Amino acid sequence: MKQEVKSRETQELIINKSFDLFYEKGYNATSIPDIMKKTSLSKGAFYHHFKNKHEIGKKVIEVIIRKRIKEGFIDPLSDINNNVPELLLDVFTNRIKNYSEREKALGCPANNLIGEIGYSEEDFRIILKTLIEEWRGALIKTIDIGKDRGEINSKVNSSSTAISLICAFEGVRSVRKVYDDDIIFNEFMESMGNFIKNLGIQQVN
Amino acid sequence: MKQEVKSRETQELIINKSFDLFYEKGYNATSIPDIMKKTSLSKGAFYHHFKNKHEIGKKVIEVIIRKRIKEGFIDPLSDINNNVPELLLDVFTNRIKNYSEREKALGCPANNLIGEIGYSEEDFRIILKTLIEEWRGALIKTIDIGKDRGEINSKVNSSSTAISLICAFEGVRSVRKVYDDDIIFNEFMESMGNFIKNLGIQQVN
DNA sequence: AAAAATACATTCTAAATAGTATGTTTAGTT
DNA sequence: AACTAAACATACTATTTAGAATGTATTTTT
Repeated sequence: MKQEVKSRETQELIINKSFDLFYEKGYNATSIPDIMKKTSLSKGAFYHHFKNKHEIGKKVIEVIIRKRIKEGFIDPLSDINNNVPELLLDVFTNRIKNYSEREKALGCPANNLIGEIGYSEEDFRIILKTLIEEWRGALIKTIDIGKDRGEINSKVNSSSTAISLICAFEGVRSVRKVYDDDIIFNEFMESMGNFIKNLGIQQVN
Repeated sequence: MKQEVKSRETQELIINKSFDLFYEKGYNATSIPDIMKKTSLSKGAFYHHFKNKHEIGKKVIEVIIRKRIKEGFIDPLSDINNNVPELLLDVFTNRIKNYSEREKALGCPANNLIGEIGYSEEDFRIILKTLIEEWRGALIKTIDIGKDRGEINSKVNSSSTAISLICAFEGVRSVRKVYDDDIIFNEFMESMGNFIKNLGIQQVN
């Protein structure tokens, strides 16, 4: 019973340190010795708990990155006391202001992985797709609630709007990485703010 | 005189093959032997013309990626016979349809690099920033022309709109990578199409 | 208390990789 | 024709890396 706890703790340690390094240096640039140096454990410990680097890559996405998306972007949508455009505005623009310098400089972990692995690691791609689909589903639900309440124009396509919000957000976090200041975020927020506000008023078809 | 030509041709060959591999497998996952296998030349040839991998990374961005952005996204903006919203619509949505399967699956080379290198390779970051700034500048010019002509609402902030267009576009090319179909593009185009059309009509402030 | 399983640490191997050093051929120069 | 320098090729070194094999301490089970 005590061994089980120890084992899980070690696994979590390895997963967390892996995430940190993947986030900072990228997946390919991170070696297993790199990871184990951060845990202060030996390589034997790694290969005891995991088959190879690919397996921990999957775990990092499934556990850490999924949790981040859920807590950062899906759960906040449940605050349905708020008016829906306000809610979207908060999640997709205001929240950016609260990012740490590190998060601003390093961008979105999920998006970084997408950029890096491309077509090569099919397993990763599929897990990442699932995450995005979960996120998109939650957004569609929220936008639909907004339509029901009359806060969002009924002509708005919930699905395509959801995707656009996700894409724009991932895009700005990516572009921000090449800048060393916040101009990009501020400019983006202004324009995206208008986009979101326009969801409530008359649209062109 | 003939040697100079040969030398330049070889360098271009190495740069082109490097780009192909960086695009397909990523920068870190591509080794110099990988590159030289594609050129059918030896490793000696590589180190004769370039100092190291970092140097060819820079060259690929400065030459190939810059050219792609210029030809694909900046030059088309000069077609100012067109109405500006139409022009933007064409560059940012219609063009996506013409991408090859390979380009759809592999995403935007510049954005992939941004995702991969992050904070680590400062040199790359600075060059990429310059490219984005050139792109942004061209877009701002175009939007301003649209305003002068009354095709774009004068309340629109050219700079923030330019950034948003770039971000949204980079975002969708990134997100598309985790999907294996065109749904994402089609949905995105609908929503982004509305965003662009709305630049011409009444805005909320 | 003995045996077995678990959680690691240590050591080793084999491959991949960056980079160098030293030929050799070819083109231009004197 | 003799020389020089550029454009490579070949061969080598040194390092990093994944991963396996083996050893050992600590629990858990019997």
